[in-house]
Amino acid sequence: VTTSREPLTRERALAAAVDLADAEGLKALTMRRLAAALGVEAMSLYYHLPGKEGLLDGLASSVIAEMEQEVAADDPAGGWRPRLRARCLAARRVMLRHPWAPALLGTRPSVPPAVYAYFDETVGLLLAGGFSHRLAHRAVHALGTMMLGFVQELFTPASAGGSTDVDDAEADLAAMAATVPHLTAMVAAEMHDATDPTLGWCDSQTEFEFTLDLLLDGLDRARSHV
Amino acid sequence: VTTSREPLTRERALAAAVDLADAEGLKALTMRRLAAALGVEAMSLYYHLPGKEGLLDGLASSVIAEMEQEVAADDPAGGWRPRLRARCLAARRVMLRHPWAPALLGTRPSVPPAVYAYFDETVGLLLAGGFSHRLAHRAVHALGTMMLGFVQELFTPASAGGSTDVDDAEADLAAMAATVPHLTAMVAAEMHDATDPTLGWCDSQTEFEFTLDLLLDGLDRARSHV
DNA sequence: ACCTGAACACCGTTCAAGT
DNA sequence: ACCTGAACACCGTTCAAGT
Repeated sequence: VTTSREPLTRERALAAAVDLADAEGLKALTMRRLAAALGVEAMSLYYHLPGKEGLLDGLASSVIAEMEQEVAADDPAGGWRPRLRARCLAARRVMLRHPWAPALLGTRPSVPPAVYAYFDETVGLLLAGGFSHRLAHRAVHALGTMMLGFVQELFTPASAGGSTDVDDAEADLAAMAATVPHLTAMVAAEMHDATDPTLGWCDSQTEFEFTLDLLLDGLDRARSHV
Repeated sequence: VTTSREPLTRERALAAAVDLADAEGLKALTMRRLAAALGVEAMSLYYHLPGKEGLLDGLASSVIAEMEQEVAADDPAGGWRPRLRARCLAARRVMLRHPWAPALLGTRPSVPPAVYAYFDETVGLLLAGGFSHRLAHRAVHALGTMMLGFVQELFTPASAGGSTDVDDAEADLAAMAATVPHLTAMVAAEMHDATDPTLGWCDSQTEFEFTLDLLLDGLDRARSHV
């Protein structure tokens, strides 16, 4: 399909993977078929990508990158609300271009780093708009599906750091602070306020009920045609 | 794992499939491994189930059936709101028991019939609570993720009837009216009101923005600590 | 009626080998 | 440095064959 003149690169492989998934769905994206589309043998892919899982991780990152671009292309002035709204609508446009993306993002075993960056910007937006760390946290959960089209617990203890050592954990946190400052501050604030640390800082049951009541409140109001 | 005395049945196979997915995830659920867990050869499964896709369809229906059961076990009095709330929380409990369920339901090529029944009850609940067909429709979209844990367009023209013939379509509608009366009435009302029929009766962009604004309204209110 | 064995096309992946 | 061929374990599925 593509000219086989220029040498294979990770970027060319990922772009072809996006095209293949767009055209024939995630199930059709196999190492062998992707290689064929690139005019190359299946085993050549392993030189540029760490196996199938690595390919899927790269694909997930590509989608987030495209979303980031789409968001930047339409970032209105006027405070947190129109900006957040535009952000969600931009994300949706990308998801409609790549219908396989929600399923892919939702089933990746570890959260692609690009997702953290995306949420960090979102949290920054909310904080600048006067949200507390607590409410920003809840907002991210409530809008999670609207923003990424999938449901998943972010920041499970396993996926956040991966290290049991306290020093390593602090090193991880320091590294996080550099790349995703708003997210780090939010995590720190929420951990500090946690009443029952055994539940983890991200008590998803509470978040679920918060979002649920937000929706029920809104529907109730709409029912009484306000 | 199970005693291989009693003969294999569709029900035993599906129950074993749920157990396997719970224990080792959806990826581990292969025809060969499921057969082994049942003390049988892989090909025996084909006598009771129409292939892998049929197995996954059955698995999806099992989850909905379990949700239906969980909902029935905790159906409080007091009007649409507490009942709908309990419904969503019950669904969540089932999803937490079967973490693979959202991904499965979200990627099934056609909507399992049990899902229609589930939504029909929900719509009945809303109508009895004084919701218009239009608002009930929007409520189902807004709460879709809370109820089933996945995002998907229901009722695409292809999945709804499958027949292009007008007579067949009307026959399908009549059959639907018998099993899912509230849903049928809602579809009929929405189709009648549709301003631009080319968009389909289910204009998901409108639904998306409705839900988004519901959430943004709620967050804005929470921000001003009401 | 219910189950099986052998066979086929396809998959991800390893490894030694090519240039 | 970059790519390949042969091989391995695994997958869904068919079909003729067993009981």
